[in-house]
Amino acid sequence: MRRPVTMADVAAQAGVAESTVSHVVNGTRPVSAALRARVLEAISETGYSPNTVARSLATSNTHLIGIVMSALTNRFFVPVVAAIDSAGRRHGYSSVLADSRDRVDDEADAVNMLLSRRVDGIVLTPTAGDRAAVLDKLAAGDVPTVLVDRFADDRFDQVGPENTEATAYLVQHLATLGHDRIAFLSGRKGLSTTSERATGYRLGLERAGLAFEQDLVCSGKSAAATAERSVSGLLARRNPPTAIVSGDKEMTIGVLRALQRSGMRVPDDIALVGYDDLDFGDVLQPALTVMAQPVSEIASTAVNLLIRRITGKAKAMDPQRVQIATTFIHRESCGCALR
Amino acid sequence: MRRPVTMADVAAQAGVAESTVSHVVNGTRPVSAALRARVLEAISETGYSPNTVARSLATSNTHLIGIVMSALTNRFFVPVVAAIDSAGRRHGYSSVLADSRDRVDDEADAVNMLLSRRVDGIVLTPTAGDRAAVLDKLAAGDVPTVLVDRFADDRFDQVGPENTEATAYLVQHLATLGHDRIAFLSGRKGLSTTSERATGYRLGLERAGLAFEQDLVCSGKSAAATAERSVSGLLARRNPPTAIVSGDKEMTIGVLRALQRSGMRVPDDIALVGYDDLDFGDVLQPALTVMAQPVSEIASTAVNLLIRRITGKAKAMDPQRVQIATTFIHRESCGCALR
DNA sequence: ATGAAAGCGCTAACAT
DNA sequence: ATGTTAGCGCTTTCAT
Repeated sequence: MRRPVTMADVAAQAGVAESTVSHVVNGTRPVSAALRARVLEAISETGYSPNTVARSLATSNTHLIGIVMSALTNRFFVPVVAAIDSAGRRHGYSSVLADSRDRVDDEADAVNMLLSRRVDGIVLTPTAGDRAAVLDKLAAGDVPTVLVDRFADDRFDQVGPENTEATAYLVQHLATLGHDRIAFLSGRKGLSTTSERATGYRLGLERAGLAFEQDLVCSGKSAAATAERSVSGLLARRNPPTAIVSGDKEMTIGVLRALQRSGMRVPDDIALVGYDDLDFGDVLQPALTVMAQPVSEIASTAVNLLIRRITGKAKAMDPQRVQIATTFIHRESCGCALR
Repeated sequence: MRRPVTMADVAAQAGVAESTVSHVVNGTRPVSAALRARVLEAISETGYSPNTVARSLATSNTHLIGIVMSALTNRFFVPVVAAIDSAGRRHGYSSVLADSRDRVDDEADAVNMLLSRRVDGIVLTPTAGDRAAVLDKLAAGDVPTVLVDRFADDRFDQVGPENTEATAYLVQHLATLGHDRIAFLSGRKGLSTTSERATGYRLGLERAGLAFEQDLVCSGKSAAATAERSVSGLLARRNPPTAIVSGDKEMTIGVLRALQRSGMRVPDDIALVGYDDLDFGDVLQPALTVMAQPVSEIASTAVNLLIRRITGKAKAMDPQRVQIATTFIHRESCGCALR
């Protein structure tokens, strides 16, 4: 375990002061060409690699952005990581990951870990539970934080998809095709995405002149298995719906399974549209008509906002609430081709 | 920007030495019940949060594991993160990500960044290019590193899926059904997964008593679009294959698209099996018969191996090469139901 | 059982 | 333009 090369080693080798080495490494003050050359040579001779930990301790910034969300299930996880990496190529940021597993206590642990690691900023997707404690702590501290996907607290910058109009549009689309028994598969309680999409469903019905019927709404809890069960129940009723609007992609999978098991054909027997695009929604038979959210755009918007806060360019700015528009992808499962 | 609470603050508040605070926080030496109580009280009164950066500088370990792979495309990214997080709950590790974008120069940057951040270990999926320089540097240094997915260098611990027998099995399965013109869609050049699966293809043919024909092999470069084009070309030939073995899931998507465009039905007109399961391979019509690799198991095996190296429990151990068995998922696209 | 003090490798005043 | 030096907040020997 040979001792790593330090800045002092480089300074000695080049015959200059440690601070001179620091300044050529960081470009923080003018250094004569002669010395700079000696230093650079010493650096490459010794194979010196700056110790970021020491630098962080001295400067009290880590250039680390913490990500708190469920790694396994949150669709923003990968794009957020990619956005930070991309920003990192410009500003030197990297990401530290802390899995919240979508549970309040794990979320709290995650945040504490990141705070302890002195990250410069945090990107967080709030869990559904009562996470007031975590958010309070974050709001009271001075680590810039941006909330992604779910709108939960106006003390923070928040970026998410537009839900209400998007869902209303799906409903109206089905209504235009003559459907009057349109079911809605709702997500997990306590998430803004869930409530906003539910609102959109009612709004769409209203605009289409259709009455809201409670028994056409069922909860899939944002999970494929639950959705499958709910929809099976729905189909078994005396008066089943003629169309379904699924609240997110996990649940859409569940719907598909339920439909296949019951032998119903989409869109012939029942129409299906959903919020969220599947990775390969086009190879399904029929191809799915969906409202797609631009995950990458949401992620990079959030990260850019965060970095502006971190670098102080947006110090005094009020917390932002940004909704990103979705895209309607018109394929076959709505049944339009049949008309 | 109030100054964060330090250990010195806690010590002052509790009226003890800083070292005492340190020892109660870390449990590194006995402290009398009386003092411990005072310290604990001071900690909660002040809201003290240990500064991991300072601790890292003092102990020269960061409890950080670096991940180098393409965040966007590598299927091990998420399970590796999850595995590290899970290990973290036991040993305090977190992950820092460095996106290689599957390109040699970005990979080198990524590794340097992680080294500079003094991560305790690295999980890396080697790119296809000539990355000898990076691996040499890693092998020469003393940061434990484990390679995942692709076997590229025996100086490191390596964990990946079993490719050869798995692919041979797929071929044999098709041969059993009477196919004698079985095409193979191969992945990107320069990856061990690609060459091993190609070997498996030939092995399968051989075992089935079928001759190898060069023009039944085409490259999809591990990408859906390329695969789609290749397969379209394949189908346009005077003597098209009666079955296709796809080398990975991206390419399987491409195959599906090509088949749909050409109006061919699976498995009636052509059989299709693939290496890798799709997330929702069961809702496709027909459901896909595939060889699935246990990504989570591979990821956690790699991480556990790495942590054992880091903690020194495997100091003297020779580099390990671990192949994890795949699982055959028998669904409909192979055409068995037809027989 | 507790405290004092010397680093860990860097940055950033403060000299000159 | 360059060097000297005092921290950054912790851990860990060495005393007591």
